[in-house]
Amino acid sequence: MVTKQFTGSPDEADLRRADSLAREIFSDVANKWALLIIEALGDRTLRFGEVRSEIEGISHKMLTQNLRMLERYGLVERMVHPVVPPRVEYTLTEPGQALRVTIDGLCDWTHRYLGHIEASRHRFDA
Amino acid sequence: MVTKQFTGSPDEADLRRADSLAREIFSDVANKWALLIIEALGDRTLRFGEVRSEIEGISHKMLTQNLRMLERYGLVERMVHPVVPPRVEYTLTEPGQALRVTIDGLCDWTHRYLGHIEASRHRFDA
DNA sequence: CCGTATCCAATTCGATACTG
DNA sequence: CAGTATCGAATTGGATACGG
Repeated sequence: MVTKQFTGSPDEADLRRADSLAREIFSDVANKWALLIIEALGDRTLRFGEVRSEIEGISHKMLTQNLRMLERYGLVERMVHPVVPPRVEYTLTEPGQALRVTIDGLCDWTHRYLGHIEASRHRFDA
Repeated sequence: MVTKQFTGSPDEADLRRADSLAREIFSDVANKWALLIIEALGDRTLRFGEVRSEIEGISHKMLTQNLRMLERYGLVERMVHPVVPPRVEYTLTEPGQALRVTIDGLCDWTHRYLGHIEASRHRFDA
């Protein structure tokens, strides 16, 4: 009871926790490499090197880092085949697929407004 | 004809240009501050300071920088009222609104899978 | 082939100060 | 109030090397 007057009701505290968590997740996921990886995977199962060659310009380090993050978040599943040379495959999980749908929307948007944006940038720079 | 064997057909060249442009736009837009600003604006018209207080943790510099970029891309409109003290208002344009719809999807996704993700992270860290 | 670690250059970002 | 510029601190990210 004493603490309530300082921390607010439990409900409010829960909401604040959920909000800051949502914000944290949003911030991690809303970065170009993570989104491009999700998009590259699509509904396929790809090896590390295959993902890499699907995404122009991504470095080994960025790919590992983001794949690890996505695995940690449960958005991609990592399967290690105990062979030599190593074969490691990545697939989207169900949450990952759900995210992919929204990224598809973002990609569609990009292509749809390509012209608008290019023109606007040109105007702005004048 | 001579150049074709080095550059490919004009159609292919156009596609490559469009692709790299799409990628450039995607990379600029897919950053947390830009997306949070779009989301904060929604269908409202907000002053600089209002946007700032809607987005916890954004610095003056980041806000200006991203607002400028979004204006350049034609996603937000900037209205300057010639009064003192200055009053500058920002609104989403039609392309900005279209983008907002897809970001709404991303936000919904975040809240929907909050629990999954939190659990998965906890498991992973063990 | 895949993953981790290290080093270091480049960029990012916040804080601050100053202008209209 | 809104915007720009500047300056370090901190983070990022690429290159490289080595290990399983």
